[in-house]
Amino acid sequence: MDLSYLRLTTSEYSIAVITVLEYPSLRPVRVTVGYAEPPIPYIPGLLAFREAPAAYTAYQRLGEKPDLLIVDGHGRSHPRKAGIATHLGVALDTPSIGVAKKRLTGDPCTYNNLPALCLDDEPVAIIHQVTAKRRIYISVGHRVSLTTAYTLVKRMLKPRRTLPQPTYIADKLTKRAKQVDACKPPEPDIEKCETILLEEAERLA
DNA sequence: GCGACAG
DNA sequence: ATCTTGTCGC
Repeated sequence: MDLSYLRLTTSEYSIAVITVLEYPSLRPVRVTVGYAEPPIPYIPGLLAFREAPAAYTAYQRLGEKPDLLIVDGHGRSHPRKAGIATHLGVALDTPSIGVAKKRLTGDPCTYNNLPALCLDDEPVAIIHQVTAKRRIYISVGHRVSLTTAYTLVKRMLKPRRTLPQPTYIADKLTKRAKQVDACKPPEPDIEKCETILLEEAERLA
């Protein structure tokens, strides 16, 4: 799941895209979109309150519920140990993992000899170097251990990419949605939009 | 008062 | 996240 924003003369909309992939083939099998008007501005630590609405809406459009939700943001590596990955996992009652591109909080430490982030001496995220320049922060969302989260995310990382395939595709699609008429708020043709985006996902796979 | 600060 | 000109490198 990933989000993007769109400014219209009157208001601002958040567009959430959930891309369901088959594992371990990583083939896209389904795409859903969800819209909302952000309730609050972006405030570090309160991301879930701004982005969860659209994500929740997109999730409700899923026919078969996925086995795992990968969220763009932190889970346990949060000031209150409950970032957006945790919020969504609990609210949707589904296993979830947080994959963030930047650190929010936590001190450098190690976990099983791996670079990590700790809070109260507890490992809350594993830092994974994806390129010489970039790194990602993998954390527990809900019902998945840190070790399992780390293993799964690594298995969804393709050679040249900085993000796990599900997040990579969702990120591309949420931006593409703003270019597709059928996807544009305030009155999108959701069915048509999702069909177009799924085809786009297959091209990116 | 100063630095840190997911998307 | 979004905006936004130019630039380095394959």
